[in-house]
Amino acid sequence: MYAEVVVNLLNRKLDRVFHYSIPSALEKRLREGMQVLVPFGPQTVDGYVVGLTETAEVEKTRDVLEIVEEEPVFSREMLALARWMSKTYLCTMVDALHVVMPPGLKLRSKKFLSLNNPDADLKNKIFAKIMTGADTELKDKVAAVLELLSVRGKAEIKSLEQQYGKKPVEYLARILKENGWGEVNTRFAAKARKKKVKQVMLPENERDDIEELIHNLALKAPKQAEVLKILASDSPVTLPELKEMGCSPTAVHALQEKGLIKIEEIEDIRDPFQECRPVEYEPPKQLTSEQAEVLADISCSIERGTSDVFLLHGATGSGKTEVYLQAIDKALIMGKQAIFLVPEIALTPQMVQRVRGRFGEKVAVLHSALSLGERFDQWRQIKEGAVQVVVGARSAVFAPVPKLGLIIVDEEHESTYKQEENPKYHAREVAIYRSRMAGCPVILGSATPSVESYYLAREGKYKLKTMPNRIGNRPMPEVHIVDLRREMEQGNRSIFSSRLQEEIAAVLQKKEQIILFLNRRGYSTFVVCRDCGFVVKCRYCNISLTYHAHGEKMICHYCGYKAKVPQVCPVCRSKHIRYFGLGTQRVEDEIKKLFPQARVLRMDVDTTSRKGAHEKILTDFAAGKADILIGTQMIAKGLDFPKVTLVGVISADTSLNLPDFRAAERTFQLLTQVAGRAGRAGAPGKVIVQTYAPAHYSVRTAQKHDFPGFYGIEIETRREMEYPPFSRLLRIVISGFDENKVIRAAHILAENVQAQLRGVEERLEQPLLGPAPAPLTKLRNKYRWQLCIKAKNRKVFGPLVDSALYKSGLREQFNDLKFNVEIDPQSLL
DNA sequence: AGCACGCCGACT
DNA sequence: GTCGGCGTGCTC
Ligand SMILES: [Zn+2]
Ligand SMILES: [Zn+2]
Repeated sequence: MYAEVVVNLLNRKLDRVFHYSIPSALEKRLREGMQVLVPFGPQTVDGYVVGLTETAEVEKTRDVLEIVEEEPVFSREMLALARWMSKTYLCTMVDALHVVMPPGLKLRSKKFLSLNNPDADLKNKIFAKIMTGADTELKDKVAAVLELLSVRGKAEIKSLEQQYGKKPVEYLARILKENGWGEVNTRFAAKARKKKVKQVMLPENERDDIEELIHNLALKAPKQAEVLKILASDSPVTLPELKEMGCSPTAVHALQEKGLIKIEEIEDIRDPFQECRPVEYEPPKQLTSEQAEVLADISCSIERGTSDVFLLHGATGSGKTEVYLQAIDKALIMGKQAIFLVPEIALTPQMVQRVRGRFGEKVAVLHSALSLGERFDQWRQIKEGAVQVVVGARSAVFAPVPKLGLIIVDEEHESTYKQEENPKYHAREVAIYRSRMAGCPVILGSATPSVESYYLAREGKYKLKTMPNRIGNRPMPEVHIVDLRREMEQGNRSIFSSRLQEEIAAVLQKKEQIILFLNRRGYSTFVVCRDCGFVVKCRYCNISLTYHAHGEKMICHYCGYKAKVPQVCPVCRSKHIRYFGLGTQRVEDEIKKLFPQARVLRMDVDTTSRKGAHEKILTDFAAGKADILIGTQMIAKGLDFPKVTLVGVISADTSLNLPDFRAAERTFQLLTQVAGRAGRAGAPGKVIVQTYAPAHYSVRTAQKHDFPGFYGIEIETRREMEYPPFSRLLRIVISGFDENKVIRAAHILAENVQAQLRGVEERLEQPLLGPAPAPLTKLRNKYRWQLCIKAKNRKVFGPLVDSALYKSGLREQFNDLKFNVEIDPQSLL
């Protein structure tokens, strides 16, 4: 028998299986999914058993050295999932395996240098040898390393190098190895470990005469008697618990010495909810007929175990959550588990509350704030079936539930479901893959479905369920559009229209709250005519050209098309055609000028970089510690703010004109979400959207809460421009310190890709965009260029990258550049 | 990736 | 002549 092993080294050339023979001692124990140590060239490395076969494809094989843990780190299903991910998302098998494994079990190696013999004799011999060679400066340092080593016998090479520098350590290591005086050993360790606790109990045979024992001890050793008394009524008890009850460790120890108590070490499962328990039970709600109808279909799929994908399009407040919760309940009744994905746990505390309120102790929440140990324990609890509902952000899609009965992807349109690092998976796709493997349905829920999902639903690939009515028929908030071109005409140069200023003043007067939105950071600027709203776009890519102050130029970040900023607007001949860019700081400054008495909170990348900063800002605002909250999209998903009666969107244009093919979609989503923030139960809120493009379909349809209307127009632009869902995209970002090199590599790569594309069937009209400077042209001192490839089917991307980038020798030729290959990029920003 | 091997310049 | 620079090539 041979073991097929994937080694834990991150290199494309090593991304394949290696065959190892299995020594007889391991033959019975070795299984697929285990972590092993294997010899690899001159070193020992850790790896994963991905298969057991009768034949090896190579002549010579070496033995598996060691099994790291008897418990496999992935099941056959998860292995298949990893294989699928590495193929689909163009990542290495190790990268894919690492996300399906228990967190924290990835081994890290440490190298130690040791002397074979700690006596002075050997030390002197080595010292003499050092003195014969090397220059004096080096000699002193090597001698210092030797001195330390002779005292400790063994030391970690990394820390030695940190203290003395690389050279002397390497030098000494070589001398020791060459003469057999010492050696280098590698040790492997995982970051996460089981937490242990000592448990104290009475031996079985002691129960009967415990009273007598206590009585006998009471005089001479009252403390010990006390311990026994506690144990007599409640055994076993953990050592920390005993201490808390006032028992001294010496008393416990003495009892153990006498053999009157037993102490065992058991695992102490870390409990992240310790602080916030219990949650009040929230009983199921009566469903509306709309909800009941949807639930009936989903329940049917759960019962029959069919892997249907439901796209649940429900307006804000239409009661999607209750449908989710009752569907989960169905799965639990079937003896199965459910996975519930949310975009970001930190921003959806009320959703987590509701799930826990319904299912209580059966819920595990995978929070990014969990410690590694907590996550490790949660993972194993889930694996053992001790937990029935798993709530978490994208990585929770890998929760190893034993019997998957349902997956919910809430706010399925959110781009946070796409991981930006390897493996660059989309949690929605992984969810669907898992549902097929397990035979269970998936619910994709959103008030503003992604164009891709909605398209697939219309094509009949997903089951479309619509819940257009809000519970209790609450009216949708009124959305007012303010035409910024008119403001310009009327001589208002402030970033706030007179309408918005009036409304802000009125709300402040009433002591209610205001949220002002600005999308993203204003790093991307575009050129707009202040009189007619015309925005300069690329004629090839249909995205806004990005303004560069450098030489009054505009550039398309998809294809590289360049143009000069026009002197007059090509549509209305106005001279007021200028770039536009806006940051939250600027909004705050203007607010302070206009309303000096208002208390303002700002929430953006700058103010939320510290951990837990968002939560603080949001809770402060909810507690009424400020009148106005200024922020980016982040707030849109956040908590409910009942006192907010006015929401202002400073400029829909910053979102609308992001140089990205999803700009219109993102804008529609943003405006809809924002509208959902305004007003609660009693008072319907007001939403004011300022824009230079009041007639744009994203703005118009969002105002009327008309998703189908938006979709109908958007899908046609996508079709025309061959953007998803009519194509799949692949983006390659090339970055490096040498700009010329980056540009050269980008152009060669583009040529190679072009050549490869000629062989692709079902070619699109314009399958290659670029090379062009990336929207963030220089990031951390590295120059960035990108190209974007479109194809009907993403299967072509794997072989294409393989030929154009690797087999062509380009990757080797430019080995100091970074080539970031991203399939299905969520945006090309 | 990480380690060995190997082939050249600048020191004893 | 030796030391040590890092280009090249391989790992079941
Ligand atoms: Zn104009
Ligand atoms: Zn273009």
